[in-house]
Amino acid sequence: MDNLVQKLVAADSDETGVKRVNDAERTRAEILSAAIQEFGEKGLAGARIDEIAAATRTSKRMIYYYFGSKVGLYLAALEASYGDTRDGELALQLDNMEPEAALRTLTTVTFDHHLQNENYVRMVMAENINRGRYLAQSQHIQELNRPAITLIGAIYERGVAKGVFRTGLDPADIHASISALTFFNVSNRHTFGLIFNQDIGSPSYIAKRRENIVQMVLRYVKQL
Amino acid sequence: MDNLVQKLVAADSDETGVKRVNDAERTRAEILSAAIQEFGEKGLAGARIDEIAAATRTSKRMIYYYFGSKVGLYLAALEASYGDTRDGELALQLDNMEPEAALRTLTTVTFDHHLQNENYVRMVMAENINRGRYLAQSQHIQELNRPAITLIGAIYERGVAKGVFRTGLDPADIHASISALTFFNVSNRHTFGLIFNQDIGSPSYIAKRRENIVQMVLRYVKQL
DNA sequence: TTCTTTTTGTACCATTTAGTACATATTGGA
DNA sequence: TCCAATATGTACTAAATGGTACAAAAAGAA
Repeated sequence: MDNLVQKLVAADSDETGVKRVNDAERTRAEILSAAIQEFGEKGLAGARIDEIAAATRTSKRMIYYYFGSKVGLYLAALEASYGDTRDGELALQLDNMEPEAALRTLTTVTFDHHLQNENYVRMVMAENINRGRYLAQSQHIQELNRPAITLIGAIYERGVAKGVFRTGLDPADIHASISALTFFNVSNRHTFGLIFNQDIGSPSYIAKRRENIVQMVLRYVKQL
Repeated sequence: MDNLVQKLVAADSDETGVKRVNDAERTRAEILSAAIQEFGEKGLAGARIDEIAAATRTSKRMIYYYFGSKVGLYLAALEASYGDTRDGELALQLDNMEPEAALRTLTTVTFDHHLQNENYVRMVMAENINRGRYLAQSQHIQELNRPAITLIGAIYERGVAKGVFRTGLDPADIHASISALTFFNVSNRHTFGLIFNQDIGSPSYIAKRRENIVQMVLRYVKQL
């Protein structure tokens, strides 16, 4: 009964009015988007294929047609959520800034990025629960995040050359700290908020926390 | 068949040889320990009651007898894993130290604690996937972690009084940063290690990372 | 001992859910 | 226009799994 209704609605919202139109790309994309949502919400084990199917205009059959299995879909969703990070434009922008301002901007942008991409954060959490088992099977994951370190490396070198940053630091380590501080702010918001009774979502808390994280990063690298 | 074998083994390993001995406390504890392991490993949805039962000397029936439901057991396991943190002794120790040394020690201890209690870290992750839904139902969770902030607050005040720490900082914020840096180091080790090809578990990486985190915290609070 | 309460074991059930068998429609090329 | 490949829908199955019905043994009180 419900299925029939859904079908009619789908047909109605179709451009052609009645006839079905095959559109593989759109179907794939729609499935992926619903999958990221569901897997991020409940993790691999908790996610339900039927729920994902219900959130799309297509059927469970299509998920298996395009992605083969639940794990296949999970892996695709994982890669897609990593792929959202786009630091190409950012790199250009940072090159024109003083080292300290660049590092501040990078940290701020990373903080906001995590805040605005909760699904990404949650998928990464879910994958760590899986001990990285599935991410390890992905080919092109490594390239997707290496730019982040190159980016920091460039800023850091310029800062050292100008004498404003101290020497002997490891860009990968700076990256780890920025990631930790900004990731945790989203990943652990629920337990943290509960235990310390803070409204982690309020604009004032966010603004304060962001500035404190920036200070922490800057003080760590600056020449005193 | 298997069940029979198990039963015989259990009876054999019994102190009395053949007769069953009732020991509610031990049974409860054994179930809880197995539950923390299983829930930490796979999260609430991924965990299997049958697996937990198999890891104990008792049966699934007992789990339901003592904990009522899967969620009931999860909640008990969650509380138990939070309860492991014991900062009573630590507080005494820190009071006898110079503020800077105390803060260094606190950070180091926290770092090591997370490293050595992966199950705790994973249970907290799992609960954040659940958006803190279950932790919110716990009564005595709030008290369990508030000492952490009191601890930092005391150290910080002493440091400010001595003029070695700068003024205007929020102890809760310092705690958030220490937590973020040390928690992430364990929680995200798998994805992070994969993407940046680091052996996150090697003693050299751990030692380096720990010292860098300490530096980051100290530089944040110190008067320059 | 005898009786009630607490504690434990076994076999089973009802439901959920990943995955599939079977069918049909669309598309683009020969 | 006809055919093969691609794309979609529906109904079903087999297995896994949370939970329970039905018993019965231990413990302690009387």
